[in-house]
Amino acid sequence: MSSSYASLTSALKQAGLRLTPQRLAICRFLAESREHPTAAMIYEHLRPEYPSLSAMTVYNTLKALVELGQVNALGDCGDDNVHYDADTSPHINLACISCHRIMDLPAPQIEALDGEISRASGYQLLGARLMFYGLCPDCQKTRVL
Amino acid sequence: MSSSYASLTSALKQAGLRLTPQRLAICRFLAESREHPTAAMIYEHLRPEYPSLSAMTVYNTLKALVELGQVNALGDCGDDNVHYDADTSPHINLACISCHRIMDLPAPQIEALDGEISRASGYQLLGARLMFYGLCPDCQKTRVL
DNA sequence: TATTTATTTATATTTATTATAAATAAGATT
DNA sequence: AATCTTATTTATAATAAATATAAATAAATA
Repeated sequence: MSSSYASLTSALKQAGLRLTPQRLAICRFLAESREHPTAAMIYEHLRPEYPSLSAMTVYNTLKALVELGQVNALGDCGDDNVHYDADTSPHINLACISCHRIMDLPAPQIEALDGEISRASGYQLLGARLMFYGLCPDCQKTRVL
Repeated sequence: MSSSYASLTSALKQAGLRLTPQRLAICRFLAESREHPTAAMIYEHLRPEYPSLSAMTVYNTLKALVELGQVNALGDCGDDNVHYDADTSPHINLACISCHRIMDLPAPQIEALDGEISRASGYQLLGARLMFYGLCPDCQKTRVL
């Protein structure tokens, strides 16, 4: 379950940032897409609608959303790109090493794990990334390798 | 528990790669250090001993070890650097967001999780990265922020 | 020892991201 | 509404990690 468009935009507003058309479009795409897009994907997707859009604006907006805790940057997806995930609730990311699709899985076990980890380590836990890698059902059929 | 020096070097040898002094030194450092070093850290650490060492050799050796499954590249450690982990057995990485130390934790729960995930998703699972973020015991005391 | 092949090194190149500064747009003030 | 102030966007330049290339070196083989 992704952060909604409303929660992304209201977080920007509460931080004193203006809700410009560019920022709103980036939020809309993040909230609606289930693709864990990269900065480049967001830029290319929005360019037809906003021909003057600059990549810098995409980077800036993503950085703001990450700092506000509304979006996670995933750096370990198996390709070499940073993907953005508007779902900041505890869950598992499953990346296909062949087609590089990323899907989300609920993981109620995480809460229990969290407790065990902080007890065992003394760390005060603030977040997690649970990335699993494998072949998705489609690529298991298609791929010979 | 890290891959031993012996397993790193024998994996290189079995792959038909020569055990040069540079490669052996990189393996030794990976096996002995518990610091999850970056390529730059390895390079700087070995330079006094190997003044002619080139960064390219470090990158090449790490790439070979990663491709042989002897070392994991961790791209999501909270700083913006790729850290290398010679422990490829299933475990949890715990990164301190203040001092950027990374520690390992055993996680016998992972095997069960693995089964649940492949059943729920249809993915054929091949690996995982379990990164948790927080404040280590030292930084909880030290930091005011 | 000469020859072949792998490896290392030095250098150049690439590419994602960040920094900078001018241009633009929005909000506030009068 | 017009002006002033500030934020934002854009275009461009700069940065830095990683990769590619090619010459130099070292190792293995004959």
